[in-house]
Amino acid sequence: MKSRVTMRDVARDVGVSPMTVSRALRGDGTVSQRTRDTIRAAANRLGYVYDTTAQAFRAQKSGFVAVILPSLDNANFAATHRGLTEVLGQTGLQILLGSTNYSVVEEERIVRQLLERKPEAIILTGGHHSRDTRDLLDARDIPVVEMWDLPAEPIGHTVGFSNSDAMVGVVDQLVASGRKRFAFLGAEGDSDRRGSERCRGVCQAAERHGLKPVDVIGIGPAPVSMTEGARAVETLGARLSEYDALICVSDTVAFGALAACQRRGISVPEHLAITGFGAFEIAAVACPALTTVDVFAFDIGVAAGNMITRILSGDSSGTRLRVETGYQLRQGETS
Amino acid sequence: MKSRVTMRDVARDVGVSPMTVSRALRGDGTVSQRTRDTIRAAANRLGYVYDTTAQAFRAQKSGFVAVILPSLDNANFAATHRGLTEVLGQTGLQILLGSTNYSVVEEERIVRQLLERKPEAIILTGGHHSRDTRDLLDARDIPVVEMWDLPAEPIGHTVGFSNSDAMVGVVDQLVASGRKRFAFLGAEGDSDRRGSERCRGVCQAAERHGLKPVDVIGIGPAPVSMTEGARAVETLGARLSEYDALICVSDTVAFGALAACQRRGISVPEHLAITGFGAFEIAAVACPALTTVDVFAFDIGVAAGNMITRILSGDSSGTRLRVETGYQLRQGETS
DNA sequence: TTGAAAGCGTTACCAC
DNA sequence: GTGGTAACGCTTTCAA
Repeated sequence: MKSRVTMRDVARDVGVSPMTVSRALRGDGTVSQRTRDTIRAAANRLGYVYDTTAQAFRAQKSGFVAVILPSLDNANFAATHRGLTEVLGQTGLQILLGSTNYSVVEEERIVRQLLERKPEAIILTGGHHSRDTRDLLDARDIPVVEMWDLPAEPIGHTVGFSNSDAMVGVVDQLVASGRKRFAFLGAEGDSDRRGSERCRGVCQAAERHGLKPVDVIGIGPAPVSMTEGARAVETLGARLSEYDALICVSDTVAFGALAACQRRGISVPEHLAITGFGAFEIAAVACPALTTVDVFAFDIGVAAGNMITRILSGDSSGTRLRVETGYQLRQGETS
Repeated sequence: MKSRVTMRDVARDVGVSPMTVSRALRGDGTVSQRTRDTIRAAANRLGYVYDTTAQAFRAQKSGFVAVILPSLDNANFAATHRGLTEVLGQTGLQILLGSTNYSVVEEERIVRQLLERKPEAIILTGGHHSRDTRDLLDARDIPVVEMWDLPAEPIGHTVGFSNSDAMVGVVDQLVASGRKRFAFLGAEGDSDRRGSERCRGVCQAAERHGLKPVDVIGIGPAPVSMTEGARAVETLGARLSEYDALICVSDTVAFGALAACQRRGISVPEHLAITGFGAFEIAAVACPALTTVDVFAFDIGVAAGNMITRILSGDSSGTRLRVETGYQLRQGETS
């Protein structure tokens, strides 16, 4: 039963050298058709399974790409992961996945752990990392891609969009429809950096429009989702009437807020506008449909995967690649 | 810059043998405190990174556990994955993730691919696999865990619940509140096996209650979600009045149906009851809250992880383990 | 078209 | 407490 069948066993069985087996199994053209067929048949019969560990060891190429996401309990990041899987799967690269739960400390631990597997490239989320994480990555000469952001000082390559700029359209639309008094609902503190960026974008845009400062409301430690969005509305209670728009860090938060409003009989968008972020499936399905910003989460994964493929196949000529994936306002019925 | 610092380099630097470096770095007690500190310092200074590939090769232990899920774009499976990560991370095992997109053919391809990495255990979703997949796994002597189901003929160990039984409570509750005419909304065909099981459970329970046969409505190829749930209600249109309850294969489908009803002015649960499955976050947050079945997705991951840990540490004595994780009806406002 | 030898970085095993 | 030797399964390189 044990996985003890090696190329040597197959070779012995067929009566050739292990080298020939190696070539035959990888489809090397220099092996005669006859020998190759015999070898393939013997390998199947003996239950031979190729040992990628040995191959990775010998070739000093792991075939891994490390991918680090904040969380998979988030349809946006799950979509990015799907995009990456689709592209990288085609090139025979395997994803080694880590999730940080929005903590740079955890990120460092995971980067350290994944690097021990000698990935051929590493893909991080966001542009903010611990000093040690950066040093760890700088010391290696594998390609690094940061995605979901456009950091001012990227470690290596970049695939993403400006989280602050992406909010401008939301604010513009709210202002154009006569809204004046905004609250921003997002995670407490700074651990969701992309959320903080969105918040910054909202505050600046509001200021440019000459509005009163936006009330920034921390609704819980990252990650925040529907539950926190709903609870925030409950907690605000009567104070909700101070605002005419809730700008939420994500569609899940926005939906939570929307549902809580429905529960309290606050009509959206008549009494209160609500906007989300990320173009989650729920934004389009909810009734009323959420106004949101599509940031093409799946395409970010595809673009990052393609970038890696291109770099590893050698035609990047050492330049720092940068792909802007853009964003697009999706006008819904909640604003 | 290149990752070329090996134990030999560290050894040479310190003036000991590679063997001593190996021992020192792994915290083997037989190395003197002084030597160990010197070695640790030198390793850091030289930027040494442990090579897990080499270790896996030499020890013939990869440190990997293969985990195969239908999809990560599903909060339930994402939660299971999180449970697995939490447990396995503590024991130093790394997850090698594959997603099948609900296809047994794709599953076979992925199993084959992951087995080449010589995982120490493999965790599959569901009890239905291709003949070749079973053979592949039988031929290996690594522990196999099937989760999210209780197959009649498991390959190895099991962590899960009966998808058909879990629906009985839903039907009972609907019947108790006077509902009589049911439609089941799920994926077309048989690729979502757990969905098909739920459907079977519903049909049987309805029959036991002496009701008319349940209308089984395929709303699209798996995976189905909010969009398909909403579209199904649109498509049914006037025919919707033939039913007094929509039993949905998941909460996402149920929410889509609910939202579409709200859009069409069909009041839930007055005109129509709707039930979901899985206790997704949205079930509790939505207004009205969805009646659903909690199947403890996170706990399934934890239980499977613990099972693997136990088996790999040797105290399972060759028996076939089986853990029932149960389910619980969560009465909402939609039924 | 096929084969022999060497070695990738680590550690089990046995000496000392 | 420490070191030497061999080996894990494969492929690069060179030779036939």
